[in-house]
Amino acid sequence: MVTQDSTGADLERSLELLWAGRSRGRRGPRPQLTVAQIADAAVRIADADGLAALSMQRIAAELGYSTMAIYKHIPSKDLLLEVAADVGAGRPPELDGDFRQAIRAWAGALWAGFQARPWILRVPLDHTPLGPNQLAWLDRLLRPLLAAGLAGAEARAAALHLTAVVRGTAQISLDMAGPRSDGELARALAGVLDPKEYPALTAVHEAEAAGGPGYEQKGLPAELGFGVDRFLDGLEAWVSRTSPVRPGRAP
Amino acid sequence: MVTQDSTGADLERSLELLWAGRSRGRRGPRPQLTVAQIADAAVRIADADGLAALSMQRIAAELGYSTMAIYKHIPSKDLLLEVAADVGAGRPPELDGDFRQAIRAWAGALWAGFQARPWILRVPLDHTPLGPNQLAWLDRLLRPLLAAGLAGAEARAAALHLTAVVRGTAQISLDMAGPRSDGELARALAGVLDPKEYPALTAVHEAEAAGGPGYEQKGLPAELGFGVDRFLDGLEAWVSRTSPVRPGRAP
DNA sequence: CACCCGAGTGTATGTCATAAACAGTTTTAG
DNA sequence: CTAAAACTGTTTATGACATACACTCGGGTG
Repeated sequence: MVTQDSTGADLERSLELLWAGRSRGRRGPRPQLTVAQIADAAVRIADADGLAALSMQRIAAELGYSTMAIYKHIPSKDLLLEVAADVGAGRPPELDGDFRQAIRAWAGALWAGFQARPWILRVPLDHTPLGPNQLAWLDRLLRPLLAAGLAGAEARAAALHLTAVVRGTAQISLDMAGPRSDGELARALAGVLDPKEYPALTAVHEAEAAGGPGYEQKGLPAELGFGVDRFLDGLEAWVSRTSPVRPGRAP
Repeated sequence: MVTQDSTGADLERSLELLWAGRSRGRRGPRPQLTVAQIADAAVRIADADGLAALSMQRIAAELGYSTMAIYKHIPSKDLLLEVAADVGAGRPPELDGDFRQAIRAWAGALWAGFQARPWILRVPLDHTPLGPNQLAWLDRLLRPLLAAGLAGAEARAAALHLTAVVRGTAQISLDMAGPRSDGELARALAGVLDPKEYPALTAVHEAEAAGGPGYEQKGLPAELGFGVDRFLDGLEAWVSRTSPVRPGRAP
């Protein structure tokens, strides 16, 4: 398995697989296995037992084929993970409401997706996502951004920003909701944290322990909500600063 | 190797290792190997040949010990990766200048760090970082946020947001700078993208191809800069909205 | 001085991704 | 209509890897 530092010249192979319009009219026996079956099995296994349990042998067993049969359909495990991640992402939600509502709904849905399938966060990313589902998520996010009046490059940057925030926050926070409570972590850290060296951290921890205000709100988890809202504030201000004539929704 | 879905009960073990104040006065022979040596070797290997090349055997060989000697100092590869990631992160930069400058400098430094050691992005995160270096980065970021007048929970959320953005953006964009130009990707995608299904994406791609304005600026890469600036706009607006009396820097 | 804890070693096990050689099947070129 | 070519699935094999286990020996502690 490579899983790391791929040269990335296999872009075309990735695309081919992800957009599986199998060219019909091959020669040999008609395949019984399909990429879709394999991907579904992979998702099922990862859902059930986590990414660590996702081996080629396990997939083959799940489907009742020999291990190597998988390789007749997918050239490497890296590619398989890419496909599984795309399938696992599912279709993006329909967004409605105004700019803010739409984007907050998008972020909330993505967050929920990561919560439902945390293994997707472990799939190593070695290029920008290319699968139909992941691109659909991106497209859905770009719509309100463009409609709000952002230029192409700005919308692209904003979309990257939002994707990165949700993904990164999920990566850091997801299992925090696990066994240990947030407080336990704080207590464990308190033992080693030198206030002279980490003054700001100590201050924040103390405030937290004292039960600070806390930023709660509808729809988005607290860790995400504040940041996303500030970002949206900034975006709106930018739009009204650079194009005072608010363009309407596309016809 | 687990590398995935850890139960996370080993929090204390992580802390012990990361903050390596070895308890003196043991019995047997004094250890020759130390955790620091092991971590340094790991970083050296990852720097040279990537995370995929980082095996216990390789580390042992690098240090001239048997493979199993490593396990006398570190209980598992997962923990080793955690330690290596912390060591690899290095010390955060000193920040000066005003709020904006400081935070942009922080983001730029972190970005540069990921560029210098892309393997850190591949180390699976299974809890919030706990090592002295990673916490130092966090502390350095919290300082200007607190100084600007954010409350504890807000500062924490903003810091998480910024960390996530830089990390996530790096993850998606880093190798984009690799072999294929951005344009090649666009061309490859154009072949499969149905404008009916991905209207916004298509529009953005076209604008990009036409050579839109592009958001360039000093210090931060284009992918990051726009988003970070909008976020900072939003933060500043929030601060002046919620506490009109701008608090000065701590004495 | 005897004891034992703990460092470092060698060997062993089970899992994994994947290469290579092979067998049966269907399509197509002659 | 036939034979080769192309393709699917299987079997077997290889080399890496993380890590358990049983050991040897050194040096503080009783």
